[in-house]
Amino acid sequence: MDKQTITIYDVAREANVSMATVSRVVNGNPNVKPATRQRVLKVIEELDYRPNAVARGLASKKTTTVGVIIPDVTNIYFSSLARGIDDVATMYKYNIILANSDESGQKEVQVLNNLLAKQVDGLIYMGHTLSDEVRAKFSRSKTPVVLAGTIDPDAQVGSVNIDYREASKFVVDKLIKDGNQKIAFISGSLSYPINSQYRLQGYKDALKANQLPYDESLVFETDYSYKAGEALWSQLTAAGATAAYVIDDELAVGVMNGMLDHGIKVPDEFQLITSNNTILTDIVRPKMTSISQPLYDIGAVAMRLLTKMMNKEEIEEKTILLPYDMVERGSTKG
Amino acid sequence: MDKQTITIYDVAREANVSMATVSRVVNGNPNVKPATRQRVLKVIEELDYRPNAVARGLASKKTTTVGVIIPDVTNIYFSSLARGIDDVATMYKYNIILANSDESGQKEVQVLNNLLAKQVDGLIYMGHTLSDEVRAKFSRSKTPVVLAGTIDPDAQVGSVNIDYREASKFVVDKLIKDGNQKIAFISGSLSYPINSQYRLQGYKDALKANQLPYDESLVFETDYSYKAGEALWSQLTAAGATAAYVIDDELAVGVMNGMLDHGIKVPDEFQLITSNNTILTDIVRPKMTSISQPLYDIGAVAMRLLTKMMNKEEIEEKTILLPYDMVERGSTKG
DNA sequence: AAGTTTCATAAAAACGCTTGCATTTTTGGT
DNA sequence: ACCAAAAATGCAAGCGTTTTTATGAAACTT
Repeated sequence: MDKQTITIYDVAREANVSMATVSRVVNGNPNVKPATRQRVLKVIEELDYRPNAVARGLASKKTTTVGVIIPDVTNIYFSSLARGIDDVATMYKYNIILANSDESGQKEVQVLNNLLAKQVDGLIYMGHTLSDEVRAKFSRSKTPVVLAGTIDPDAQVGSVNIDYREASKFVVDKLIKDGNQKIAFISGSLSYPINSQYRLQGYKDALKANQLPYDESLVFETDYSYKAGEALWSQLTAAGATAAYVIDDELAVGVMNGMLDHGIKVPDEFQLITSNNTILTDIVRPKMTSISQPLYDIGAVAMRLLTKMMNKEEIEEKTILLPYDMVERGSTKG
Repeated sequence: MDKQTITIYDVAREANVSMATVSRVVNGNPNVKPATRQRVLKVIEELDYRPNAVARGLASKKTTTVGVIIPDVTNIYFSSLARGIDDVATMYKYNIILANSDESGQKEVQVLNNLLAKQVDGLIYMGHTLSDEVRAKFSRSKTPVVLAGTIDPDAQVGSVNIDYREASKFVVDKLIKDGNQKIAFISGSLSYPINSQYRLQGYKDALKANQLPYDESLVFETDYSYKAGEALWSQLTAAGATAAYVIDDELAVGVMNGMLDHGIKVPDEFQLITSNNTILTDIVRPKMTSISQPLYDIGAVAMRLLTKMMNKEEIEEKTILLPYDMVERGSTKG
């Protein structure tokens, strides 16, 4: 049907110029006489020439492709970030290679090697934690890296987040102001710094600010799943908790439904604030009060930061904190 | 820190062999004396050599990368497919370039050109419809294409789906058997063949099989959003519908919540079956009865089919239908 | 022992483009 | 008109692989 391989050489021949000139017009180099440019463009059109990005990448050492490491695309939190990333990438003429890591260190390393072999111009990493091995690879490689929605305690690479500690303090504070004394902290693994060093600290900050004791039996470490949340109701009631701050929406829905299914009224007998303001918060009844994180923007800003790095522009601040907010819905009162 | 660029040539020099031999060991070509292979592998290890995939791509005309066109990653339906795609891709050593299209014809064409320029070895397309322009590009290009969860009436390229018509008939039939006479069909745009030619037909099939009249005022064409569903309650009650078959989960949740918020009891006064069995169906109260599509598998099988095509293997059947099922939950009775 | 095969390896030509440098053409000042 | 400076273009050397072809060495044949 078509033999396809129209090369820059074919265009050059037809247009009676050298490959170099064709290359210049394709790349928008201004040093081409307008008349010549027209002629070349016409031939390109006629021949339906499309530059081979692989050859271009080899010659220029730029692939206009960035690698994106994501724990799981089906997770709304991360896919929202990914959407922001892709939109900005497209805006700046980059493509993204998306790779699921399942948060597995081994898979991450493998994926990373792969991405570097493909000569991506930059990397965006998402995950709850950053293993030492991955971190080491990052600092050893000269490929720019930005973390999106992910904390690097060392702040070696770029990152975009909200102030998790402050946000946590803020919502727990609200729960206290609303009259709760025993507030559960429900999170994923506390081995993730983002949970233990930021959110849990924020929780403690709020307790302290209100002269409430920190009670370890109110801290629940589980995994980010609906089922896990659903199962928590008995422990919560046993601990005497009248409210909870949950750090993942799916988990939060599980907790809430678990309570409701066992006759505990929300928000009358139990109040709850979650963290990501995904569509889930709006879909359940009662609707859930949540911290609202600018997920799309975190992704978008991360990608924007990365473009600057890839472009070797001056970066004023590579650790970016975006503003957050809280939206009150039916799972809290007042 | 590191000058990074260890090339095959460096390895060859250190190991005292030619580049060709290094290439052979890297690519697992058997024509290498074991002793030589060991020596080369050792040097590769020492130098931490990593083959440059771009150069490899240029020389071999294979990029081990496939393009994936997706309407929107944040949509659980599509991200589930994408997850299946990526897992199988990884299994076969491919990477995926993920590009959001927003179902916009213009964006799709642009993305497609981009992907082809990047010399992807294959393409997976997802979307509700296939524009003529895109279809034309597919058939003109020699790059293999598979549609995932997407219908091509011409069946020119590979595709993986469930039998939407049959599934629709099946659930509407159940609704009728449960005593409903006036069943609404709530879908996205009927300009999409998947809706008009398959699901709506299945709906009609069921009516006919049960000697019920087809009433156009029970067909609701809207967009796939929660809000759109929420707004539908008044029209539904006005039309006298006592049940609905909804073709998107988010839309269905909207419909159900809209009903509930206006005092209509589900399932007592209104029953509802949705189509994708995503987590939403399990999270709402009452839980929603749904067709269960093997979303992950559709993506996985699509990718597997694509690997065969890229490998020029014999394909027995390129239009694949996967089995579906129905899971009964609280939004229907009995 | 000479002639065939096979194996293992090397040499070098692609692959399709970018880019620094050299060269030619155009422009503008006088 | 003439020359220097500026603009436009061409040349050719990469970029880091794969792959074809050629060659040398080892292993059989008879």
